[in-house]
Amino acid sequence: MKRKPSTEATEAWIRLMRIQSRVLDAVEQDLKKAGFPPLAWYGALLELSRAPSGELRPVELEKQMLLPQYSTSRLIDRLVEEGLAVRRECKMDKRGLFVEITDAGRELQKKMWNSYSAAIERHIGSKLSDADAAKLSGLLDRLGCCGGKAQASSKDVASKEAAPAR
Amino acid sequence: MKRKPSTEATEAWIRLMRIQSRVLDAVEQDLKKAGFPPLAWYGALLELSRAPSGELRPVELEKQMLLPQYSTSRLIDRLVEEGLAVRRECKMDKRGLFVEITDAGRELQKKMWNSYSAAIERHIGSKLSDADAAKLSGLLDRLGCCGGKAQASSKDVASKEAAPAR
DNA sequence: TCAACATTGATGCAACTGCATTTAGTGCGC
DNA sequence: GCGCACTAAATGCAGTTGCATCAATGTTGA
Repeated sequence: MKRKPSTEATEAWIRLMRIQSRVLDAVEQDLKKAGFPPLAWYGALLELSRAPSGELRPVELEKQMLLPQYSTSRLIDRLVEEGLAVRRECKMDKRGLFVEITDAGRELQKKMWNSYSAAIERHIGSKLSDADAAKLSGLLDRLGCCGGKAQASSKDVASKEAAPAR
Repeated sequence: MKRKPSTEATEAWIRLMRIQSRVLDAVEQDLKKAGFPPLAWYGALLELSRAPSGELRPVELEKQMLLPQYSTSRLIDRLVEEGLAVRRECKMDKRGLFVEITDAGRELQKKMWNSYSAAIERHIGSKLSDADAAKLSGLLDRLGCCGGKAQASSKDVASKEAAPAR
């Protein structure tokens, strides 16, 4: 056991960590400068707006966004505080509830997409041809699945950002 | 302005965010399970251990690690608390100080590298050929530099991990 | 039917982050 | 030498995270 990684693998690891931070930071800063809330809010609003009647169980949202349970719970708190979503009772399962996006929430989601998509274009699209972007996606995908021996830890993954775009 | 990103660019963005989170989380969990502190500590210990006499000014460390100033200051606090480094007076510039790694610090850095490198191998090396890892590095590098129009924000970049390996 | 167990969502707490400010010291121009 | 702008590092504060745990409800199986 404890096989050592090649220098290529190590370099890829370093790049992955550094560049992702840089790019994420750049995009978040762009959003922030435009007066918008953090990306996680966008992700949640997007998922809600896509859901059949604009509502989801927190537990669904949590799965979509790959966030830990408590994190989802508090994200919902904030959305509700800002009037972007409401909590509704769930009659089928009284342990649970529904979170429903409001009109204000839908509107914010759309407005954020303008800045957000521009930021993606600025920080990714303008630097990579479509072919290269696709190649990058392909390489990254191969890191995502099929654990080496054990399963990758599954909670908490993706503390910010998770189901972001479109 | 506000050109829209291609679907390829958007996909690449999503993958970059999701996969990086997953992989980082997996590696951090591996370290944690082995009883080690967070990766940022490793980065700092590594930089210190590499420095000429095992000591650096916080401001240097900050540049190496791409962390914000206050973050470095508090990271040093923690290292000192744990006896992994000591703060030493700086005679040339009495505003500043030196941070010097201790023997315990050097030892921890080496021990962490065992787990850390194994984690890199498990989560990256074993999933990508060296050639593909190199290709991935190359693509990522192109995202890192030469801002679209303005400069990417430079502070805070890389909140965890920055100059991690080797 | 009821005890044992699982699931949903919230929350108290301690640690950590980002931001703004403070404290201390440097170096320049005059 | 003095004032002033600048740099190095620390810190108070509010907001956020992760962890562990809780209360409420649901499910299952003898």
